[in-house]
Amino acid sequence: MNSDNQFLRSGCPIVNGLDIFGDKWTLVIIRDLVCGKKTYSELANSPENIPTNRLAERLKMLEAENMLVREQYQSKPKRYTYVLTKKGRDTLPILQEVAKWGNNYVEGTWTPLKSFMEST
Amino acid sequence: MNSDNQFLRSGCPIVNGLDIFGDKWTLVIIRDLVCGKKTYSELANSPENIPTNRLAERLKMLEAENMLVREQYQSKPKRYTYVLTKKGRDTLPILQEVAKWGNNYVEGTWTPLKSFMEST
DNA sequence: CCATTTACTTGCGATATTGAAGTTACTAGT
DNA sequence: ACTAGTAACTTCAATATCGCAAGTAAATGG
Repeated sequence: MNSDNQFLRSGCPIVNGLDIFGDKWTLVIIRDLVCGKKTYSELANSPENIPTNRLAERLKMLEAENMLVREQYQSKPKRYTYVLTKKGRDTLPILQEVAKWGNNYVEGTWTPLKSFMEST
Repeated sequence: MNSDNQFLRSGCPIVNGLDIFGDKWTLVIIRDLVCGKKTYSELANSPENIPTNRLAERLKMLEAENMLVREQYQSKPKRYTYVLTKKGRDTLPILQEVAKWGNNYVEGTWTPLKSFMEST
């Protein structure tokens, strides 16, 4: 399931958003990128412990969807940082609303930083 | 994976929101309920064609999470409508942000009604 | 009595996910 | 030169979840 218009589940913009990031990991990865993480190992070391094969797969998918680009930061060995494009960064309002909801309705969640909740 | 605090992936409110509705169908069902659908068959007949076993399963999960309640509307045979609680309705800002994003970034999506995008 | 409707449930092969271990390409230390 | 370590993945097997099709239960309408 992707955003290639040949195979849309429907024309609904919600459905088409979910077909890209409607799973348990993709928005977690984007959360970390928004919060300043840049490398594979930083992303792999989140408290949620994403399996590394899932991380690699989702990063490729996000790159294919133009949500992020890889930027080389050293050559021997070749290493890349993952940086969100505008398309990727523009999921921030979604993350903020999910964070508000989780904060209101799931006990035991911590309050996100103001800098995260108020950035645009 | 659920919101029972014994088994949180982490204390992150985003992660805990996603553990309830971070999949391809749950927010689609909530979208339809927000838009006025009430019965099982109305929900089953969305353009996305959710498999009926998935629909039944998600409705039970949403009820267990107190996102909706079942209300009996006839007795022979017993039939129920599904109605969102405040907890369920409060995902609307998330739906609205996802809709905005999908509208901006996925070609071929239709523009949601103002009544949907502006309701609170 | 038979067809239809609503609301599910069951079975099953296909697909996706997890967790652990392995690989590649280097760097730094002894 | 040898060994250890780190970053960034990949591979594999077991398990979980999915979508599809078909079946069931409880009525209603003709």
